[in-house]
Amino acid sequence: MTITLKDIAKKANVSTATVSRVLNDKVVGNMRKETYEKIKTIINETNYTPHALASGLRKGLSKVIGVIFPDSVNPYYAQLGKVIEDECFKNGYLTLICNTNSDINRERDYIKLLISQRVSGIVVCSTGLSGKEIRNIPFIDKRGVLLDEEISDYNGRIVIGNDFLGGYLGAQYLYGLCHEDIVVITGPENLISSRDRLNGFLEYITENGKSFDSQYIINGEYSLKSAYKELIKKLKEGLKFSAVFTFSDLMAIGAIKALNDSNLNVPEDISVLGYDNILFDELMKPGITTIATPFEELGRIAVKELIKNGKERKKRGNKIILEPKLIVRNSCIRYIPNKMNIKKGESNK
Amino acid sequence: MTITLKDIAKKANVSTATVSRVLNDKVVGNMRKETYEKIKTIINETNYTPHALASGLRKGLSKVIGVIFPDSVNPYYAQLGKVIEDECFKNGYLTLICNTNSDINRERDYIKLLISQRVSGIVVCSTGLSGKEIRNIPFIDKRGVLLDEEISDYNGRIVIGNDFLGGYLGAQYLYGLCHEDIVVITGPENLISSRDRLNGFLEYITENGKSFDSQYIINGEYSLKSAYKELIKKLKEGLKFSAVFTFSDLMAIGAIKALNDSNLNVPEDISVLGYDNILFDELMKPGITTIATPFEELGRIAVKELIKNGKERKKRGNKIILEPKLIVRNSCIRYIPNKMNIKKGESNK
DNA sequence: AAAATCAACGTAATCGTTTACGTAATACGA
DNA sequence: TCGTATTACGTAAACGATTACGTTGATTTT
Repeated sequence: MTITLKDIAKKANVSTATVSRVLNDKVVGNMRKETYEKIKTIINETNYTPHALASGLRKGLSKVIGVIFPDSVNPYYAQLGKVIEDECFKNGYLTLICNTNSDINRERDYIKLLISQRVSGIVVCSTGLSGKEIRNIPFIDKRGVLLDEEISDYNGRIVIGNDFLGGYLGAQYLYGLCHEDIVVITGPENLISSRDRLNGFLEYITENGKSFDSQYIINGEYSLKSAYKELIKKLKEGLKFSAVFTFSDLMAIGAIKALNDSNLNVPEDISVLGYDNILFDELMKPGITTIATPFEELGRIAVKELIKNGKERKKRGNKIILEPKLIVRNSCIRYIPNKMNIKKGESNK
Repeated sequence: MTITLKDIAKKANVSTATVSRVLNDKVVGNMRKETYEKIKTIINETNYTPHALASGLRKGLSKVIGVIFPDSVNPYYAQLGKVIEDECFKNGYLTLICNTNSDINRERDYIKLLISQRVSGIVVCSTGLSGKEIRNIPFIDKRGVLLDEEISDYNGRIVIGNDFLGGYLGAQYLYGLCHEDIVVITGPENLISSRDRLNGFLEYITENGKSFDSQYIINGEYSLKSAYKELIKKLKEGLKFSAVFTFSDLMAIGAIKALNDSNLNVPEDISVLGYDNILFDELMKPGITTIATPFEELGRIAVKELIKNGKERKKRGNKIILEPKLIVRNSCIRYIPNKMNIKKGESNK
């Protein structure tokens, strides 16, 4: 049927060991060029495809990396996933995508499946598991990396953006545009990324002696619907503001929708600042100004860490933090005080 | 280190064969309940995780399905991918995502990697390969399925939407709204999906005695940019029309952007009809009316076919075609003849 | 020239399952 | 009661690679 390494060995009149050596480039100065070339050509001629499962069984791991996401349709994760997949491909690795749908049991099941596949690495994004449970995953210190979202009580390898700085940059930008009444829509309270962003925002405020009222802080869930719903509620309550800072771009889209549905235009009436820099930002009307997480580097570094660790010794507890930056599009403008907040029915449609 | 099947067998005082039998549910009436239960509990207590690579090596395939996409960030493929992943998970399968970026060599490399992994199935979306090359993939008849896009000269298993009907429905809808001058932006000429949609569109025209001029047909590439660029060009040429039918939603978004940038409003001045029904359709301003491919069923059926074929006998050459349907949102309105086409600088912003 | 080193392979055990086949014990029919 | 099914397992050979260790002939060292 299918051609095996043994067949190659027979055709080349060598042992299987020798063939295996050329396959794995373990030839360092102790194989004749003739032999090497002969085997190489036979491999190419026969179109031999090594049996990755057999190799993986023997080696104890397979050249596959698993990625655990809440939802791969979410543009942010879709982008992150593609970067990961690309970096994997460039290194000869395959990428398993695992959506948890924020279901903790599904996440557990997936991790078990990945373990059983002896994947050489697991990238975990925004886990629902506790630090303790993560630590209990076999080989997690060597084969795991937390990406984009850290969790408390876990000090293994982590690659994240500097969320504190992101929140700070957002405040700096909006206050710099003379906004004073800024609504902040955060992510879930239990996520460190959201807390850090908020803390960064508040840091700017205290640093610059701005006043701030807690009713301007809305608890969202990083989701479009949550932002829409919560903002509509605040609008109905009659809260006055000139800008909204949402901690995700999807929430920015939701916020814009809520404002539009309330006859308010963005950015003319209200400025909206997002977070993430998803591709759709520039397709929206208006283009969404945002804090860009460096998702490309995040993904690539995560993969490199995993691949490297298969070869190098492990350095424990390294946390890699990358800097975000502001991307200006069209959803934020300078606040003009005498114009004041336009209320219902006053839009200039 | 890690606990193996042999360990379980020892603890249960049975042979490895027996343990294997309970793992694979090959117990049909020839194992005592006692034995079964005993082994089961030991498996649970020890938290034993079977070695999928060893199992896969022996069985000749692993419970993994590979998906070949042009670009998983494209919302349509992202959605399709998630459906596939979900169906896989429900059946205990893992999902490998492979982006070709429309690079044929990358696609070849990926297929080779999937083969070497002995995946139990490959879902191929919009391949760049020829029918001949596809046919040459080992086991492709049993372990492969073409999804969403067929190719000529290949009559293996295919799951697609009825594109002819989709094009027909689009024409029916737009002409039903009294539009007469309709621009059609197609996909790549070499893709059967695009040709079928166009043929469906033209079928309606000839059926109903409508006139049509070939300059209204624009060749796009299913991509946002292509639609934007081509439509801008047509507008500059001074082509008159009241509706645009794009063969993908991304192109619809591009078309709307082009129109907006030319001071034309959608749908007030020009109606735009998309194709695919991506999630962003309802987030856009206006919400995009579209022809919905039944992507959920497409994905699920594709996976089921692959899983089924591992067990049942193969039926060769079955083509499964699913019906699309119109989803009405806000990007199309009835054409009012006396209003005429509004040209540059006349928008009612 | 004998001993030691080294280059260039070969031998065979091993990774952890699955499964064809074998076997002991019991059941059953004539 | 004897032969034959049938039940309920056990034995051991695969699956296809990798790799520690062994071997051979050539080269170098002392």
